[in-house]
Amino acid sequence: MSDDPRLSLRLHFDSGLTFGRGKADLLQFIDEEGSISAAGRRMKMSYRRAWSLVEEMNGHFDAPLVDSSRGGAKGGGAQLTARGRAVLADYRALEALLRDQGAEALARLRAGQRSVPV
Amino acid sequence: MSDDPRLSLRLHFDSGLTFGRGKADLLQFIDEEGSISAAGRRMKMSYRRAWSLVEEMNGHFDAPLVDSSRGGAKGGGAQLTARGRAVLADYRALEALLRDQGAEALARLRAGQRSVPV
DNA sequence: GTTCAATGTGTCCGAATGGACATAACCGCC
DNA sequence: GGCGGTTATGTCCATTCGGACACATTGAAC
Repeated sequence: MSDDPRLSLRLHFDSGLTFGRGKADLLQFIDEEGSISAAGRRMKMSYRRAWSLVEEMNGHFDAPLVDSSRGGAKGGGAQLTARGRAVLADYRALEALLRDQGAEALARLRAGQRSVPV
Repeated sequence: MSDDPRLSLRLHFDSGLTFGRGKADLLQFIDEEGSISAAGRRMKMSYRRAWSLVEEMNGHFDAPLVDSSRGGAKGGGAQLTARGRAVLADYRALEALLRDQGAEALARLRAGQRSVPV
């Protein structure tokens, strides 16, 4: 997961989808945990909200990013699809691009920014 | 101004400032028009809102991005400070970085995205 | 067939957001 | 001294967003 708490990147697509660190981390946690609710807990987010975000993401693509199933030994679960992993990887790549090649511009942008705004 | 309507970049700083295309365009229009209200009109935004955004930006830095004055022949006006121009330039540079070096990742992210989400 | 943990869904409410108006203050110019 | 266009600021309201609960559904394991 992106480990720079100082900045996050949000992309606004013309489909209406906005994709930022929240959804990216959620996808990653779902991948790691195999569960929407576990991912939500890690993000201190209600299951309701986590599920809504997943639904929103799935609805914006012609193939779902997350596959889920109910019932069974562990109650159910969720996994990233290949598309889901691809989307996550591309977002992380853009984040890294900014962090690395945009480091100077970002440093200048942060310089002189009040920690507690007026 | 950024001319790709399909995507916009929003940065979230830990100061609480969020800076995206709206504020960037606003700064640029103020620079070009010499007036907050003219810039707001160009963005089909009320003066109230344009002014609020300027105030928010100014409050997040230890030096203002926009200088303004009341009264006079033309009623008053506003100009970008050196800091304002620097901030705008750095944001544009990051936008360009994404557009150019992130083109492939962005293209993949857009691929398969429904124009009208479910 | 009961249990269990997770998915799936509905509803309600407070907070935040943004748009719409309204009004005051300013000051060079005529 | 009045005019005009701009900055500056307050208030109100509809919409949106998110958090908090509540509850039904699923299916393997026991």
